[in-house]
Amino acid sequence: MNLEELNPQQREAATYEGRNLLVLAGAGTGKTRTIIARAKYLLNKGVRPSRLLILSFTRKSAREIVARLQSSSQGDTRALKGQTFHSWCMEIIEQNPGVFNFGKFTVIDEEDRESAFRLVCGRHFKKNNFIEPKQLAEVYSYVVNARCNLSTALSHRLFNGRMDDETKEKILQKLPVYQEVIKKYMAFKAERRYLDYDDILQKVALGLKRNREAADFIAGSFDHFLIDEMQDTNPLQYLLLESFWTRCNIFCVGDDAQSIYGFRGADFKSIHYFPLVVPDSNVKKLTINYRSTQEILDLSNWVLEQSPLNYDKKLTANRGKGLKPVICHFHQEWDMARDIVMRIKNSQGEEKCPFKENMVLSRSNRGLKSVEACLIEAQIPYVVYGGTSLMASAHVRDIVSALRVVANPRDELAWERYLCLFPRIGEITAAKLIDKIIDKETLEECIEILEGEKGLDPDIATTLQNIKMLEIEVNRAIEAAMRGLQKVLAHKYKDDWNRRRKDIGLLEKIGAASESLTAFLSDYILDPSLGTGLKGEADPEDSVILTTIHSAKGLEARNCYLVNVNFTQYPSSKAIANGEDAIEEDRRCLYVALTRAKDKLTIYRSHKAAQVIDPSDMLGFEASKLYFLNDLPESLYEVENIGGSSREWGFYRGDSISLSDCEEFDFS
DNA sequence: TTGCGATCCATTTTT
DNA sequence: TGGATCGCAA
Repeated sequence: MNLEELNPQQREAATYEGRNLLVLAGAGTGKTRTIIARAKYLLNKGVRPSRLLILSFTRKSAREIVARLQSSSQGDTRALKGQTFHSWCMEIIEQNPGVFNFGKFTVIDEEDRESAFRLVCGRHFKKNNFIEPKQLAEVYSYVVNARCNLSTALSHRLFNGRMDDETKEKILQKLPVYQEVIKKYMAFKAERRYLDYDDILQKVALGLKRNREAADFIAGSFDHFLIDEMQDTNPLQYLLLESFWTRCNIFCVGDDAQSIYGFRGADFKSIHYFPLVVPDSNVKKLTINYRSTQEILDLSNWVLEQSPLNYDKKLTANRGKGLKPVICHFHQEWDMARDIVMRIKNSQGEEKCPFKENMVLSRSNRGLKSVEACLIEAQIPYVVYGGTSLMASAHVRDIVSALRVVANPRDELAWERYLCLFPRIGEITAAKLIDKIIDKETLEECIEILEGEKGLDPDIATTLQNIKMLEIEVNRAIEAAMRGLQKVLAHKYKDDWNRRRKDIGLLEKIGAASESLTAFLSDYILDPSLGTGLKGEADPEDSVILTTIHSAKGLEARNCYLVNVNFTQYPSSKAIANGEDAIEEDRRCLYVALTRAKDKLTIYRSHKAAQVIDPSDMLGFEASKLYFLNDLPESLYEVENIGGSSREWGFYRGDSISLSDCEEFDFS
């Protein structure tokens, strides 16, 4: 891509000569293109590849930018880096032991964090205090990411952001318990040398703020930052960047209308403050859409216009006219899934459209399940982005827990999971055993103690020993863990085991590529998406794409299928309960989904949702009133009814739905 | 006191 | 599909 191929707006951004720049780029206006052009422009100007850092929020997009950049530029670009905030900070910690001397530490993921909270809460905690460990973890994470105090976080996560006197009173009551548990959790992390996801960013951000020389030194190895999806940056990440925008140049690209990470502390408004917060900075806009036809943009624009907020976005299609979006009404999810598969098959025939130009988008992972099943049935290759990854599934975590114990015998959370796999060992017995071994220096000492315990399954010790012997060959170590745990896992997962065990083979393949057990473990913790998309009959070259909307940012496809656009989900009843901010985030979610389509957009909407309305259920009632597609002008779309459904859509707005009206629907 | 199986329940989104 | 919960068994 050369500068001549850019439009004037893009070119102006890519060749910006000032220090810091924010590019406000609407959906499909060539965001990635501009980042790549910027990178090439800088490289041509003589900036060394190693002094350029590309930051994104997901590994996928970071990798993609780098791949596109490398394939389109001549010269040695191997030193180019594309990283996530997390992997980058991890590297900073590892490469600067003088600044961050944590010694040997273990990174824990979200699930481990919850287990840790459960552990420090103690067994009867929940009964006495009515707090879920999950909630604790979320509130804590919000404090760190949004850089706010505990009361604010509680107000946000528990009371829909309210701060009236009554709410204040309630928060005040809860405060001591939260404070106590969070303190314990932090002590636990320090004692066991754990870092959670948020710590990785926080330690670096604070460390650099406090230590000028360290900041000078680390910032000294970069000249230019290129940051994608800036609208998703939260206060913690801003703090981190603060140490760099005075020392390096930062070039950020984002779109406030696509900010959908509020739950992680990102505030879509923060991007508006960019010129105020970032010194020596400027803002430029990209407004011409190259992705979609005007019909698709008309509908997307309309959705955004209905918002009480002014996003000031009206995208115009450079490509001109095309087909109107289709809204499909269905009764059963199954009909929807079959319809999607049918359309995909048709697209192959008539339009010579490859599979990969078909993308199915869903709010939640679960919404993709039925489509996945139908694709398997039809033997169509597909990949899943987002979703429960291989590495997050229970049986894989079981195997990994054994590896973790071997890699670090002080990993209490891993010990607990591992020990509880065996019969007659539960939470309490495990805790007693852990008490005896957790202070030991080496695995051998631990094993010795376990062997000395009477009545204990000898497999507990021998399995660990076998893994230890094969430690240097990760795939064989996994194989050993598999052999040792086969019996207990087969019991634990019963008839499901034959399906699950296949995943372990996949795990071995990933392991075979790793240098060491520790490298394998930290890789997989920082990249939980590792292994996603490998399941199923995927063809790496050409597969249908199934993705959550959150994972779909930056993606596009000729044909997009948007599933379950029901009023219980857009906005979701949960968002309604959480007030306007949450509702707006859901609207942006829908907007992101709509704007992925290049040629054809098919929106699926269920009659089934109507049955949910119970006159006594105010949320259900609100949901029907707030539904984003209410009053959508008929000129903007076509309607189709599928699965033998001829019933008119729209009766959900009459509130008088009797039970008999619902009986013909699928209640499953 | 601890573990386990049956049963019911709700279920966003990511590093 | 997993989880929480409860009653029963070891």
